[in-house]
Amino acid sequence: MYLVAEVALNVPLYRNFDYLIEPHIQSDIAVGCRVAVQFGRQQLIGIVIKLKSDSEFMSKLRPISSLIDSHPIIDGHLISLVEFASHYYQNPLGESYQVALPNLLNKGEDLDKSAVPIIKLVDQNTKVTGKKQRQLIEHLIDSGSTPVTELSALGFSSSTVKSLLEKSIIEKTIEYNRDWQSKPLAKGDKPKLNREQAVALAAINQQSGYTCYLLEGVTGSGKTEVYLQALEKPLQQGQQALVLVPEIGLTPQTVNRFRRRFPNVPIMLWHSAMTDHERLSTWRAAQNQSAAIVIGTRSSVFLPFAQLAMIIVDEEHDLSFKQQDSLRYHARDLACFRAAKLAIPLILGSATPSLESVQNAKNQKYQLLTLTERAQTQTDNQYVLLDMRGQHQQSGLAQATLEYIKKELKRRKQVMVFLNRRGFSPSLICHECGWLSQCQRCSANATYHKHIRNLICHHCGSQEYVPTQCPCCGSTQIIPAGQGTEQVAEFLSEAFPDTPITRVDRDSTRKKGSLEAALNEINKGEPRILIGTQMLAKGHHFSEVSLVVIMDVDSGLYSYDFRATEHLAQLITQVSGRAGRSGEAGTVLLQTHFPEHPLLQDLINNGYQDFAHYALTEREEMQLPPFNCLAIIRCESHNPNDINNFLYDLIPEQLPSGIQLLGPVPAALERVAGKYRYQLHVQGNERKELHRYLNQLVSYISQSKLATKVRWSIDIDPVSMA
DNA sequence: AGCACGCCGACT
DNA sequence: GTCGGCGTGCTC
Repeated sequence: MYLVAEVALNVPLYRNFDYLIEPHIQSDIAVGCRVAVQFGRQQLIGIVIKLKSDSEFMSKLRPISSLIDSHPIIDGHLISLVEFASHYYQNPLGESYQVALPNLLNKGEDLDKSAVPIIKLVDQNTKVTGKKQRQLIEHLIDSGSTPVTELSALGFSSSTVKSLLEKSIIEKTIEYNRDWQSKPLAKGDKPKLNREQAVALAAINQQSGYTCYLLEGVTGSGKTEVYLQALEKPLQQGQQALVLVPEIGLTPQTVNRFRRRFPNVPIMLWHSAMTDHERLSTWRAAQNQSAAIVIGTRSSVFLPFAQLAMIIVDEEHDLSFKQQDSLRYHARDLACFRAAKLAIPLILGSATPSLESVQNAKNQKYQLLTLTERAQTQTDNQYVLLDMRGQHQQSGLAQATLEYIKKELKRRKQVMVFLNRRGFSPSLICHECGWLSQCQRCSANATYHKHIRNLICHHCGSQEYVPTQCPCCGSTQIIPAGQGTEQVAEFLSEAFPDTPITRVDRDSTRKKGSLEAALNEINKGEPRILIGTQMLAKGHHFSEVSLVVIMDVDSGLYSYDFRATEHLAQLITQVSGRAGRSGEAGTVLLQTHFPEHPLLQDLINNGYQDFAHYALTEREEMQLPPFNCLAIIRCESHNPNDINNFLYDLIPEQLPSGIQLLGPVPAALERVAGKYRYQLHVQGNERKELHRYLNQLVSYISQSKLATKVRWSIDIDPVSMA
């Protein structure tokens, strides 16, 4: 007989709270149920994580106000996943559940009531005349059922749906079909695998149980095809799969490719643009097995699959898999935990795997599968290291670069120029006294945006008008210093007045649909110059681009973040995958002042794999991850003294062996939005030791009085030092 | 994190 | 006299 329930509540406290179970709910309450409880003066919703007969706090216990679920909403496996995440990333359990569960469930919404309706075919025999109606019926024969919210994306209007509903050919319901599990797997057309792909697929199919495969395949080598064919085995057995993709990777093209291949298998989505109701709908579908595959971003790693049989992480090196606030988890690493626990295969795919994964493959924790052959239409690109020293340059482009561009445009090709800085110029400078436009509230420059005549701080968002006179000396000679995409676009349109220019960055694509419009224009294939930031570098394929220019290579070579070179190499390799996709070799031009830099030389002469090995030896020499374990304690406050008091107080007289502390050091930007930011780096030779130490440290902090004066957070395995 | 309690300064 | 500033402490 259990009298007490231990409940995880969404409060920033590193402990759970006990409540009394009253007799009338005794028979229904179970671990994994939500309960409403009185907590201080407030009413909160929590998850029952343990049932017990006694409590340390027996005399102060309050009764559970109400039991929300008569059955657990999550199973033991998901509970162990959230518990692991909470412990590994040193985040309070209740807060971790807040991250892991969909919003509506956290708010207490009834699991069964709030589903997005789906439409289902109930009458296959009645003939209809309308072409669209015919198509919708065929779609439903293939897919079984479709959520109403996805219909417009599939090209069906509400009027088509309405007329079929009126004729009772389809019905609207929240009951999903699970009949895909008993039907034979219909497979759309599939290409023949090349030798390497076949080897990879055979390796994956051969084993059962947990294995993590690192599928390292150059752009165009057909990683997705391996995923698709690997999915056949679990699907044939009526089991489910999760496909994790980066934030920008979830394009309609990707989804359509999966849906075309498995036409009678329900494939659902999970991403940030979905509404709360849509998300809950996917959540339920994972749970009741009405979804066979979910393609989702980071947080889909927490979906409650009932029969998960495979996890795929595409572009596993992508930084968007790491959450940067609250529970700072890495979806790839949690996927690894989940796969091991469930004894199912995990496939990590990338053309440019993270050094962590490369190292794991080296020491046999992952099984390496390599794809080096590109499809016939692909050829290796030619790299050009353009020595910028002494070069005459305009808006950051060397004369020689302009010649390259001119040549490609003459051949009626497209050119892509990459510069990871938006705005017109990163700052303004006074030509007479050297005054620099700076943000008042951050230790950063204020970026000049010419078209709106504003200075904008990219860190806190504050805006002001461009001064007509220097605030320092009164001079009117205020000039832009450095280049942003806006300036390069302006310059290129003057230099090539007959060529259309498309700029792709956060500013130019702010309006909904404008990115799609730009991509459509580009895909027409006419000669054109594309200039953009990170946005342009990822995920999009432009078949007519024959030249890629990376303007600012050097900022990645000498950075205080030891991962900068890795990210630069990934960027160069990924961007180069955008060039020369229509059968002939493309050119990748790197503007640099350090053409002899060993990293660049290695990367362009020997490729990413070789670079990775070289970079790993460097990491090993410096004892940096993945050769040690790293955590960062971050701290911010308006008052730098409070930060100092807090962080220095954490430094013990003697450290346990195998643990090193570094700092406090100022963050990359010492001040943002008026707040000072400092950090303490905690390094451990062994994961276990580091965790033991961090446990102690966090429990000390959570009791520390000094901690209440600052905002602090802990980041385990950080992917960015900022 | 919320939310209360509590003890000091400037107001209808 | 009270309204309200935010320091301190607690929540099963």
